[in-house]
Amino acid sequence: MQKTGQPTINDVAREAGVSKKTVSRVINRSPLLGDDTRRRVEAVIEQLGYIPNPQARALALRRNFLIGLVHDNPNAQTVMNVQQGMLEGLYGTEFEMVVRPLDRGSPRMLDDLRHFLERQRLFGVLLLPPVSENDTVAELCRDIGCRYVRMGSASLDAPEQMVASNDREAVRAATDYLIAQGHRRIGLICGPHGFRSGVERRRGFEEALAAAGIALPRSLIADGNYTFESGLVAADRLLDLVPRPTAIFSSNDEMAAGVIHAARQRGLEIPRDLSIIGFDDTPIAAHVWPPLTTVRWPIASMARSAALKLIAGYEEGEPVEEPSLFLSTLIRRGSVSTAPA
Amino acid sequence: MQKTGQPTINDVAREAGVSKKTVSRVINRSPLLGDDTRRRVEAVIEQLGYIPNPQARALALRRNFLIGLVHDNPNAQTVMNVQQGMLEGLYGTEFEMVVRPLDRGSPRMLDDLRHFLERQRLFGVLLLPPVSENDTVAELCRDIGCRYVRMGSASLDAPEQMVASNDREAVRAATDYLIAQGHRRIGLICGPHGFRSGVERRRGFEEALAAAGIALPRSLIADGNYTFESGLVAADRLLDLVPRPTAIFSSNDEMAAGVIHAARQRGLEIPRDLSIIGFDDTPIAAHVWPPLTTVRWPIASMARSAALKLIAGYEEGEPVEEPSLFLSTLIRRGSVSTAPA
DNA sequence: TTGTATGCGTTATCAA
DNA sequence: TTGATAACGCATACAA
Repeated sequence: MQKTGQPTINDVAREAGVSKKTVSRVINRSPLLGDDTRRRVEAVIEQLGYIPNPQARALALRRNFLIGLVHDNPNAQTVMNVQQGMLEGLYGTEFEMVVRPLDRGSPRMLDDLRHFLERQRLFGVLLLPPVSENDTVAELCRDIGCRYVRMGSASLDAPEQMVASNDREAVRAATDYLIAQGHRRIGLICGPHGFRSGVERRRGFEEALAAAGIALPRSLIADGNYTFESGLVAADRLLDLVPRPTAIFSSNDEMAAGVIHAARQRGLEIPRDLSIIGFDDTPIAAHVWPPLTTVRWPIASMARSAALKLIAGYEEGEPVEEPSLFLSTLIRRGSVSTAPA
Repeated sequence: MQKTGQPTINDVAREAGVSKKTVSRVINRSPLLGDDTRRRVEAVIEQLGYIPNPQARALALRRNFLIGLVHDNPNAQTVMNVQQGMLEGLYGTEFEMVVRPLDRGSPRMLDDLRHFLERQRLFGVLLLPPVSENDTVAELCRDIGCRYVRMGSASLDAPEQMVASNDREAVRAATDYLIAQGHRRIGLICGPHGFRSGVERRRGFEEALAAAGIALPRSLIADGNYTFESGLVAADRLLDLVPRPTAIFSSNDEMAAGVIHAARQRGLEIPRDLSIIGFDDTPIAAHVWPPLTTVRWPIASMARSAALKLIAGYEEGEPVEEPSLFLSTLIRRGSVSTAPA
């Protein structure tokens, strides 16, 4: 035993009467190892309560047992859900999660990331949108030799390093639902420029209208940037139109909350005078009034799966095949009604 | 240069014509070092782009350059704000943040934490409420030799390892404000049992009423657990009272959102029929309708300060004295009016 | 003020 | 199948 109180591989080796290397083989489940030797060493490990030192392993392997969460996502709830999912996937393993926000727009963003990955020698990183949509970043990871999985609203990479949601189809289905309720003048509030999710959701919306043969004048499309305030502003513009849209699809819940706000300010009752559908299904969706009909985006599951992909092959048990495509589903609550006659 | 491409301390030593140890002294800013030697080594470091390997340092120092965020806090927004604040404090240093949620209530919670701290040999941890209120946990950190700072609603430890907010005074002030608006029948929705914040906020409320000579029947106090749903339930009970309270103080915003919900469901208009004050000033407060008057809890600043305390003495520059007490302030928005005559 | 030898706890190499 | 020995990159004790 050392003075630190933690038993080391040497203690185990001495106690078991074998060499360090043999203990190391047991730890790393080397196939070429006598069964009785293995059992003997395992018994000593158990008895001593020995745990391999991650720092020493990191030094020897030139690789840390840390999984990074790299993001420049502005939405707190999204990031939290992702963290929860990741930690779920990492639970019970030797991996820990380190969080690294990035400053999108900073010219040094890429250098910062390279620095981070190289210095910490991360085992792998989960890339969150929108930075996950940046091919240069993925390339950087490959260069450095850092595993990565990208999360996004469309398939941008090989299945091993991608978890994607079907935003386009989901929004198309949501819009179909509005159309089925009799709505014909439907406004759209877009996501920010440079977000693939924004593009996909918009396309889904447009496809649904086109398929139903409904014209979509440019005036019914409003810009947004996923914030409450931008939803408020966009809704104000849309609700000023004559005739007014009878329904609005907002590319996320936060903006949808802004729409509700704007509608109420001008005395409109939801859903009687205006139907609204959001996207994400964050807690805010259930807590506004009326509760928001929205598309549930399964980011926690996606993040969990991404974490499992990142550590695939380094943990015991069968390497379960993790899916790469996750389906978003419509959650019907109280913010949609049939169109006024 | 090694095959990894990263220059090591040996490369620097060779290039500068000094020993490794001298380079090491430069890195660690040892005082006993010739000025010209230092400059020469620094020049080589700069030229080679040398960065000390954190894994090797961790092994040699038996201490990692990781700051842990240990929490069992159920509120996503709170955790996010804390993370943001921590990262702000850590920005530009060699420290990284690793996040570690704890399962409160699990009997193995303490063992899990000990395992985590010992294995990873964290440099320090920030303890979030409610786990930060657990003295056994703080003791564990001391035993292991892991720095810690506790965050909480009251001073529970020495200033070096504490960042506290003045919840009691803040709630007292908020309640005073309601009283000044003419309210006399004021309901209270408490925080969950076992949360010091709940206790402090309740005391602040009670003190304000007592100071104003207003009776506080037990029926006006409702239990809650900081969730929207619990706020809904509590509000339903309070609003059933005859006569009805004209104002409600909710121990956090999330529950206050539930109160608004409940009030609207029974046709009450806010603030005309019911005034509400929350606590936290999370985004939800500004986004409900009407915008919620609430107490701003400066957790991001607290977390930033905590991070700086944790790494105090290990970074260049003067060790700035960080405060230990943070003031919460009342944010007046639209959910309070004068009491009905 | 600077250098040498050694330790930190693990894995990799290569021989037995 | 196992073991001796050398990395891994940096820090500390002790000399010089």
